[in-house]
Amino acid sequence: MAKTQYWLIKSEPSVYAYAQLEKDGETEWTGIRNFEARNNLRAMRPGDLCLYYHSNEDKAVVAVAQVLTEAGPDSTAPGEDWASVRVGPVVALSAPVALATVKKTAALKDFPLITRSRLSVTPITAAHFKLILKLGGTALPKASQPG
DNA sequence: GCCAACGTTGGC
DNA sequence: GCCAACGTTGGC
Repeated sequence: MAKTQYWLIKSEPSVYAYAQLEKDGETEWTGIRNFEARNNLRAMRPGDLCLYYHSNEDKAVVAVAQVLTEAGPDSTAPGEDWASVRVGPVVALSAPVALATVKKTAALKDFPLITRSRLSVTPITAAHFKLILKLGGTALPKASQPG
């Protein structure tokens, strides 16, 4: 089994909020129209964990989601060379970690929310992932723990 | 609603 | 292959 990778994925809550993902059980993560983000999608593997960030209205990391499938074609762009994966919910953070908090935290100064603010799918380090969970007062459910 | 950042496109 | 123009994203 490959080592778990960690990602940051962003969505506007008015478009697709984490609560919707919990309701749906899983969703196809579509609409990525940026080459770098697409390549990141294609590097995802089932079991990888994602921090789920709400842009615009919330401006906070609100939850953890999980990659369910390898990247496939984006069904919302038939015939074009884009990618999508299926993702499912893991756990909502008991305390969402606001962008302002991330900015104030020295250990997160290289977090892609700050350094690559406009990229919607970015890899993150295990250390950053764990720190966000800690700041969010949340532990992974046992079934979702890497390893 | 404004504006800065930045990826993409297209003219040369 | 460079670079200006343009469009989009997202914070404020």
